[in-house]
This record gives sequence, C-alpha cells and structure tokens, in this order.
Amino acid sequence: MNLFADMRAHVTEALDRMVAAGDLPQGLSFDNVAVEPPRDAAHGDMATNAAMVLAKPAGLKPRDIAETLAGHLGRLDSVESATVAGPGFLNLTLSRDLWSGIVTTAQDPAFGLSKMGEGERVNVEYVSANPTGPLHVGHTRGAVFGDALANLLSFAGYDVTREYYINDGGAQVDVLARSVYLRYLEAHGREVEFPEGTYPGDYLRDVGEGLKAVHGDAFVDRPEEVWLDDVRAFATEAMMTLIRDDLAALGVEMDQFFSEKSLYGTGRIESALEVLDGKGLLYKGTLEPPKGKLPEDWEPREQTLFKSTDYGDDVDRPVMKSDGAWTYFAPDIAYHWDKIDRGYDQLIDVFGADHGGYVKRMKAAVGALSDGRVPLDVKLCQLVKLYENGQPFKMSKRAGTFVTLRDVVDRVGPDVVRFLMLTRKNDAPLDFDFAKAVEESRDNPVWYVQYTHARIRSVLRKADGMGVAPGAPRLTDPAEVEVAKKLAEWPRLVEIAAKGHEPHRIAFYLGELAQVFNSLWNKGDDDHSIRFLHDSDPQATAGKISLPLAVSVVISAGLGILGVTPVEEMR
RNA sequence: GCACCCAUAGCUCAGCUGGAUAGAGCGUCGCCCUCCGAAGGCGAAGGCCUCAGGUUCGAAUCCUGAUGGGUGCGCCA
Repeated sequence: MNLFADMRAHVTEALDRMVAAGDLPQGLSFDNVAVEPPRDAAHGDMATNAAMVLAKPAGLKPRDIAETLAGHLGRLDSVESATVAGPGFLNLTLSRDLWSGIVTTAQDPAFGLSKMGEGERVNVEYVSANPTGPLHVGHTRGAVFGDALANLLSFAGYDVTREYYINDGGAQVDVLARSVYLRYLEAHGREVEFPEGTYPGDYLRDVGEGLKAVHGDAFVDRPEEVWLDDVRAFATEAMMTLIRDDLAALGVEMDQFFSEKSLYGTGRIESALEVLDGKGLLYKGTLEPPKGKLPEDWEPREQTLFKSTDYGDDVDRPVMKSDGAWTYFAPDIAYHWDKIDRGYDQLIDVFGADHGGYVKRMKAAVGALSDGRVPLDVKLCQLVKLYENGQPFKMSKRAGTFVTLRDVVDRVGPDVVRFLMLTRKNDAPLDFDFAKAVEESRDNPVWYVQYTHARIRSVLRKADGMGVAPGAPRLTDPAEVEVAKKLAEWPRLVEIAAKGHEPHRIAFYLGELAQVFNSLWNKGDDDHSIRFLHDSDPQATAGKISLPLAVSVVISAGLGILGVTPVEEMR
C-alpha cells in the first residue's frame, strides 16, 4: 500500500474524466504527473503538479486545470480538501481516517515491499578484492554498500544475485604464490627475506605452515616451474577462505563466487571477443601516448583494440598485449559477457573510487555485447577516513598498523559498521570515528535509531504484561499524525532508493522516522493523554500502542535492508 | 593535457531525478529538564546553494564555460 501511488492513480483517473468531458484535449501524456509530499507541511499532505505539467501541451492555464481537477478530487472520501496554490499546485489534505489506516497497514512486516522489480533479474557484483590478503577498510565500505543495495533491490521485488569476482588469473596471484613459498621455506626452518614485490604480511605465515603440512618438503629447493601452480592454487584458496570469513564477520553472504581463472584456457575469453569481432569492433592498431604524463618506457606498439569509442569511451582500449597475452580488460569483458549470457536484465558493479577510469570502457563493453539491451550501472565508493576521537588514525603498511575489516568489526561490531558506512551516499568521502561510532548520544545515528526501537519494544513488552494487545489506532494529536505521515512515506522511499541504487536513503529515513517518533514521545511528558501506556485504561492503551508498534516494524524492516539487527534492549 | 566524481549554514552532511519561503545533526545563544526507557526537550540566530551564462511557467537539481578539491590515464589487476 503506497498512499502516494494510490493518489496518483486517482489523479490520472480524474484527468481521464476531464479528457472525456472535454476539459482537456485528447492524447495528453500523464507521465510527468507526480504526487509528492509537499516540502512545507502547511501546504497539506500531498501535492500534485498535474496542472503545471499539462498546461502547455493542453494550451490551458495551469490554475484553470487545477480548479477543475480539484473539483474531481474533492469528491473522494479520502480527500478532506483540495486547494489550488502558487503557480498551479494542487494541495490535498487527507482525512484523518486515512492516516489511521496507514498505521494499521504498517504493522505488517510486508509494509513497503514493492513489486517494482517483479520479473527482473539483477546481478550485483561487489567487493571483488584480489585474493592476496585480508579485506581492509576500503573494501568494507564496498561490501556494506553492495550488500545493502542487494537487500534493497530484493525488498523492491527484484530477483537479486550477489556476486564476487575473484581476480585469480593475473600476475598478482603469482606474487602471492611466491610470497607463500617463502613462508613455506620459513616453516622448514630457513632464513628468508622478502624482496621488493612480494607480500611480507604475517597473515601468510599460517598459509606457509599449511602448505608444509600438505606437501611436506616436496617443494624445498625446487625450481618455480615445479611448485608454482600448486602453491598458487593452495594460496588463493587459503586467501578466499580468509576473505569469506571476513565477509561473514560483517554479515555478508554471497550467492556466487566467479573465478577469473576459469575464463582462461577454456575458450571463454575468445568467444566473448568473437562477439565483439562479429560486430566489427576489434582491430589491430597503435594507440597515441597519453598526454601530460608520458611513461618513460613508452614506445608505439601494435595491439588488438576494442573500439569502445563507438560506445562512449574516450579512447579505444587494448584487449591483447603486443606479446599476444590478454590484458586485464579481456577477462573482464568475458566475465560481463557471461553475466549477460546468464540472462540478467540489469548489471550493477560496485567499485572503489580509484577504478573510476574504468567505468566507461566497461559500460562500452556491456553496451556492445548486449546491443544496448542490458544496462550496467557502476557505483563508485569513495574513501573511508578513520579517526579516533577526531584525530586521524595513522595507518602504515610498513609498521603493520593498516586497518583491516576485521579490526573495525571487532572494535565496534558489525551493526555499527554497517549503519555508519551507509550514512553517506556512496560517492561522498566518509569519516569514520571509532569513538563516535559507539557513543550513546543523539548525534550517533545508529545509537539513536536502535535506542528508539528498543524503547518502543520496552513499551510493547509492558503493554503485553498488562494483558493489552494493540488495537485499532486512535490518532488524536497532530504529533501522532506526523508520525503516521512519516510511515506513509516508507513505501515510496523504498522505490526511490531502489530506483536510484541508493541504500543510504534508507539510513537517513530511519533517522527521520526516529526523530518524529521521539518528538511524539517527549510530548507525552506534558500531555499525558497521548502516552502509550495507561495503567487503568486498557482500551486507551490498546489504541495508542499500535502507532509505536508500526514504527518499530518499519524500523526493523529498514534496518533489515541495511543488514543491521534491531535490538530489543540497550545494554 | 584529457576523462570521471565532488563543491549547499561556522563544522559534518541531506535534499524525493525540475517544484512553492533550501533542510537535519553538531557548534553558538535563550528558556525548560526528576516524565512509558536517564544518556535530554523546545525555540532563536545563522544561506548570493563556489562563480558566470543558458534551457522554461519554475533550477541547488538539467546544459555550457570558469575556479577550487579528489581520482584515474598503453603491455598493473
């Protein structure tokens, strides 16, 4: 039940009648007609721009259209008054019964579920970190964002696949293998040094030990050709186990892990590129050197290029190096071709902001491979800066103080991490302060929302103890109606957030809902009649507690989308 | 040099895909706090939405340009 969508249906119905009556010309499009909450509550409960949008194509004055429309809408039971305002807005005030109705509806956990994405399959790819070490804070934001987005889309009715692309095909996993080999030698009592270009991290010690446990001394003092494949496979598997554990600690569970390596030697890269070739989008050529920053070893080389400029890219991109090996772009093309081939209607990639330069070519590839049928949306997550009580958290890889996902989750818990990571939109940088994250105060949004939920649950428990169950809502005070109005926005907000791929809107909404609710609560200090619990009056209690119940249900659903567990009590 | 992202109150940020007098939280100032769940509540001040043009009934929002900041830029993923 979406009151705004319902009202919009009434509006277009009225417009149809106006057309039939000759008040409006035939053949108008109502696509741009919107029904929205007005910015200023004094303007009523809902407003429509219908008259202004239609004035020009209809060749009529906006206020005249609005007057006629007001006549039609004013006859609806749910509409108390319809008045024309400003340049041609039609402001609607709705009956109080309608708001009571929304409170009843909102008690159902299914409130806000949308059919918007019905029948549409979406693939959300996120995290996709190289399997060379534990996840760090940067990955954490992408993980939380992607996961919340997937939840959101699923809530909006889409069929969602959460996917992780394992970059296990490139040179960096060879580096990993060599690093693990050194740890393996160390496990055999050798003195080792980590040369430039290997990973010296302690987290590989156990992997070296594990390798020894499985293969004994079979690889000691043997040339790389002998052990590289085995060690690489062992090491990447170990790293993926580590990464899965990290993700689990954050509450992220993937539906699918897709290995880059599985694309090599199986003809899958070749066949994806054949698709492009078949469209005449591959050619051999030499790129101009990049201007401004010329690599010192630059020399013109002939490469196989993808004509991505046909699909909006700035330059054509190489898929094959001059030595005949694939570039990293080639398997990415094959991977996205695979996703298209699996029949998704929509693809979403969540990347770090440092991959910004990559989105045009990726969109070009998907556009070309699907003939523009499958949209690809790339969401870039900006950096996270860590603070401790306002002081920048010093991180240094060399000193071993770089912060992992696990560090953050261990300090403040997964719920706090997840919520706070979503208090900024994805393309804005985020400050994360360890001290503020666990602070119990109004300016900590996680705490505030959880606190609100907890105090409602407390009231409901007390009511239950009194033997009172929530009854038909009785809204007697404007503050109660305010809360009901906020609840009414929920289904609409879900759709807006889902359409824009913007889970942060959920977090902001929950803050607003908590605020109007607490405002009502505080008003009960002065006006005891609007309190939720009335010791000697079970009937009054039953009527009053349905509103907090509805609020707790929506908070709970919203937190669910964010992947945060609503708490019953504050400890 | 080029591309992408960003610029909104003193600070940190929202702003419903183009709507009415641009919002919230901190901070500042003034009142009220012993009440279902303490860790606060109400109110005030505070703005040329970086700048200059354009599109139209209407622009913080869309287009162009400028300025300032971030990111990236052939055989690294």
